[in-house]
Amino acid sequence: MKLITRNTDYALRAICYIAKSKKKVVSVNELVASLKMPRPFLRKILQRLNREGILRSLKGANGGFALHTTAEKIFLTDLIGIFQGALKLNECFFKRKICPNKSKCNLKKIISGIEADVFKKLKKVSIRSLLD
Amino acid sequence: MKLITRNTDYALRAICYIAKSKKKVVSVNELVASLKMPRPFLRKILQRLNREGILRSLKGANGGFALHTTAEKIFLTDLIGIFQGALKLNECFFKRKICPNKSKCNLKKIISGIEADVFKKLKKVSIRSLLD
DNA sequence: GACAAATGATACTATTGTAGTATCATTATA
DNA sequence: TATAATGATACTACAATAGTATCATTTGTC
Repeated sequence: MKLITRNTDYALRAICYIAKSKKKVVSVNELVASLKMPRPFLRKILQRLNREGILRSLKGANGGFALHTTAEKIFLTDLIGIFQGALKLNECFFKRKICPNKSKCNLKKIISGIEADVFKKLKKVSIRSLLD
Repeated sequence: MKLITRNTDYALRAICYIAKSKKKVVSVNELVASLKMPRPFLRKILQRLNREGILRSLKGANGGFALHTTAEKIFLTDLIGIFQGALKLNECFFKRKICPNKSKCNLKKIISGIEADVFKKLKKVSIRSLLD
């Protein structure tokens, strides 16, 4: 079970690279060369990050991607939210059927507690904090 | 993302049912009737639990499944281990390639920390503790 | 001993989510 | 106007989860 999928991981690395780069705008070419990720896959990820307001893109020659905000303001939870959906560890498999426990299901309580905890920790992780 | 898959969830409920039952040995028929799970799927799960030493089975007429040990000694982490493999939240996608960070990868540290935490909490959850 | 009621073993299919590719349209710069 | 970039979108590939189907084996009861 992975807490972070490849989508999110690649996004993370790309954003870190851009944040560290002296040039504000970085092209996919440069990212692919440096980070060794599959080009079309990375492109898809970056386009998504642009749509979601994490990056901004510049088209045309000398174009590329830049941070839309600062590294302090981008959090791991943002990326997870975009690529993996809201963090939910506690989906009940008996949704539609009669789950006699429902509100007082011990298991649900336990897992919800864990979820809240995990979320709290991930929420603290900004891109900035990953840059060294 | 699910912390617990359906396998594990069904196993949990079946074991709880057996633990609560006055009869020590419970047949699949009874479990299916009470828990509304797909019969062949549940059968597969129970057979696995037998092989893994969580349950013991009795073949033939009046046969069925019983706890192999007590409810105090079966933990959620056991079931997760069986059906989902060892809990690992921190797989690095750059294993085979040159991950320049390796040992000092911030992200890895953070996720390993979370993993240890989650594991600690899950380890405390016994079947007994879920019975009310 | 025959039959019925149970599990054991095993191989197969279905569904879903993740990972990745391919292609054509659009934009900006030189 | 050519070229170097991204935008949009539709498609394929792979792996994990979820589930089915079937035949073999064991055991209790008449």
